[in-house]
This record gives sequence, structure tokens and C-alpha cells, in this order.
Amino acid sequence: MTRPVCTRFHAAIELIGARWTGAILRAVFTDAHRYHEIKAAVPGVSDTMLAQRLRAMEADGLLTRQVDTGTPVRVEYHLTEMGRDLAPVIDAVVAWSHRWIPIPAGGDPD
Amino acid sequence: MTRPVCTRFHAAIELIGARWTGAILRAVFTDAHRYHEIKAAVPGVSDTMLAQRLRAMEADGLLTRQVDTGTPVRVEYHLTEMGRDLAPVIDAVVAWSHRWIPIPAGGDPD
DNA sequence: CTGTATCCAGACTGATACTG
DNA sequence: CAGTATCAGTCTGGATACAG
Repeated sequence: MTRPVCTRFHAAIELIGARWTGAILRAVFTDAHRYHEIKAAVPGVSDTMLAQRLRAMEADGLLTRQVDTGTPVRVEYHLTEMGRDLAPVIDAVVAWSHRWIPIPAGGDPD
Repeated sequence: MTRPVCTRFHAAIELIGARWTGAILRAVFTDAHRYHEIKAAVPGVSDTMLAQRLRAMEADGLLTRQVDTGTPVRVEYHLTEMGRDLAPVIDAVVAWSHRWIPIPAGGDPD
């Protein structure tokens, strides 16, 4: 009989695959560390969602939030080791997407 | 300035990361091809969701649906080349999950 | 066996306005 | 700059019953 899917795999894919999380992850990987940078890098995300997702990802241990109190306030998000370790996953998805997802009209920044 | 996230990557991660899709993919990869096998391999999924996700994945070109009219009806789901090509992604997620997701109580079938 | 139809509570999302 | 509060609309997901 077919074995149930590994619960750890399940947990992981639901974690990484949660709406926006993948795109945010990729943004932080590619040097977007400030709130407005991440927002700019993830077209279509609203403040509500971005803030919520960042909090969730922080709670999940994927990234850290460093607040630099001052004027203006600066907040930086960085990957934890757990988050950085997702690099192979990101790379695999990028490779797959480049093979199977058609290039959108107007080209793609990559 | 930070570049926008690759739209193809975004599309891919939202495709693969959609609720249940990852687990279903993993199930089909590990030889669950019939509806009831997949359902058994993905604990917690309802008929509604499973049917909906299978249709969506078929529409997305990730898998094929072969109906064998008879009594009882048999339906088999198989990966397309596009779906099979996700193997490295699945493997990367499995590797990551085994490193970072704690083993649930009672052990894990893997 | 392999689903579909319907209902409905609750989760999710986005716009707007506002705060420190 | 980096969010939060609020609110309303949309979508999700499961239970149940039913169909081919």
C-alpha cells in the first residue's frame, strides 16, 4: 500500500509555498532587505499581506527582523541559517520555471 | 536598486506551492496513481479539495488523467514530463525538511 | 470507485486612513 | 520609513448528500 506522504515534507512545502512567501524569500535572497525594497521586488503584494507574511516568516524562523530605532526608522530583514539553507530549493524552482514557464510579454528581469 | 522577482519564478512557486499541490505531487511521485491511493497518501485532504487540485494540476499540465470506463470506474493519474521534471525541486524540499522540520511524535513514514 | 452539488463558517485580501 | 486598524468583499475548505 502507498505510504502516506512524509509529514515533514508536507509541513515544509506548505511553509515555503504559502502565498507570497516564495516571492519574498527570493527577494531577500537577492539583496532586498528593507521593507520598501521587498515591497518593490514583489509586485502586487499589499502592505497588509507583506507585513503579515514577514511576521509569519519571522515566527517560522526563516528570517530575522532588526529594528534600528531612529528617524526615519530602519528595519532590516535577513535570512536565518534555516532560511539560507533553502537556496537549493529556490535554485531548483528557478531552473524548473525557466524551462517550463513561458516568458511573459515584455521579457523578464529574472 | 533591487530588481523585481522573476515573474516566472513567482508563477512557478505559486503553482507548486498551492495548497495540497506539493503533497499530491509527492504522492504521485511515490507511486500513488489512483484516486483513493492519492487520498490515502495525503492525510487530511477532503474529496472536494483533492478533486479540485487534481483538475487544476491537469489543467496546468503537471499530470494526465486516464479514465478506464468500466465497473468500477478506474482513473489513473500520471506525471507529465513537466511534472516529472519537478523531481529536483521535490528532492531539495525533502532534504531541507529533513534537516529543519522536527520529527513528529510517533515517528514519520518519510 | 470516483467523483460532483450545495451549503456555510471562517480565513484571506486589499483599500484606505492613520500612527510613531 | 515601516508599518497598524478597520472594514467589506472574496475565496477557501470541509461536511454531507448524491451521481455515474
